[in-house]
Amino acid sequence: MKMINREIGYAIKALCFMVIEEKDIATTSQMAAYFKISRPFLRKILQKLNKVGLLESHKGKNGGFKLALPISEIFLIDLIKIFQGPIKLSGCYKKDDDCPLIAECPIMSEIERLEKNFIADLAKISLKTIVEKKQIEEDQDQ
Amino acid sequence: MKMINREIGYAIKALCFMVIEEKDIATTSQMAAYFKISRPFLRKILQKLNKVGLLESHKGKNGGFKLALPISEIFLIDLIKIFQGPIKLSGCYKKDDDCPLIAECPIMSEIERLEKNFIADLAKISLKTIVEKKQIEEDQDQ
DNA sequence: CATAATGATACCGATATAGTATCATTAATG
DNA sequence: CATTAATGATACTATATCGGTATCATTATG
Repeated sequence: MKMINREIGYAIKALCFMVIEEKDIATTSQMAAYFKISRPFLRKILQKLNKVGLLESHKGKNGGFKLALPISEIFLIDLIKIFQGPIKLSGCYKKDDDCPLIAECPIMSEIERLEKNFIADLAKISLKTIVEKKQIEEDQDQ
Repeated sequence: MKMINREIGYAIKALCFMVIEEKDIATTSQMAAYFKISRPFLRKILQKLNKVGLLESHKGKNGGFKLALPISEIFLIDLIKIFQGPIKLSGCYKKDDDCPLIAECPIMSEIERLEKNFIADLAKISLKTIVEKKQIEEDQDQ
């Protein structure tokens, strides 16, 4: 069971790149080369982030992508939703119905409780959290 | 993102059946009919539960399955591990390496912290919890 | 007008999910 | 002791998702 798949992983890397490199605009080629990952695949990911409004895109020569929001407003949970759809830990067998054993399914209500806590925790992590944590670690290294 | 897939869902149903019906031994046919689910598929699931020691099986006429452990010792997290493998919310890009941006990946350390809490919560839910919760709900209905 | 970027889409191979199908084995029982 | 009814083991299949690749269109710079 994975929650952070490759798309999300690459999306995070690209976003971090844009913050830390402090470039006005970054291209797919630059980032794909930097991280040594598939360029067309990254491109598709960035296009998706553009569509949902997390990035701005600029076509033509010298074009590329840049952040459309302050880093404190980009949350990990958003990326998960974008690439994995809504978080549903349970497949749910309530609506499957025809389940005579468990009318008001007790398993699912337990799972859903966990799920809520988990999502609440997840919703606290922004790109800012991530990048700043990195800064702190770098400072400690020196 | 789903954590409870159909195999796990069916496994839970079957286990609950065995507890609540208080039969000495239950057959695949009975349970598949009761829940209106695929018999051969359920069979495969029960065979797996038998192999890992959660069920005892008895071959031949009047054979079937029964619980091999007290219900307080069967945990939801075990079922998840059996059918989904180890829980890994992160795909992890640490060992992917070649990631120049994030050497001691701060995203993953955040995710891993969440992951630990989540698993700890999950580990508390046993078949007993589930079944007893059901009893309580039934009592309230009356 | 050439070049270098994104936009949109269609395709593709590998893996996972949710089964189905068969044959072998085993135990009860009439 | 043969029939029946159960599991054991294993192979096959259809569909969806994941991680890409490939193309062509569009757009902006110089």
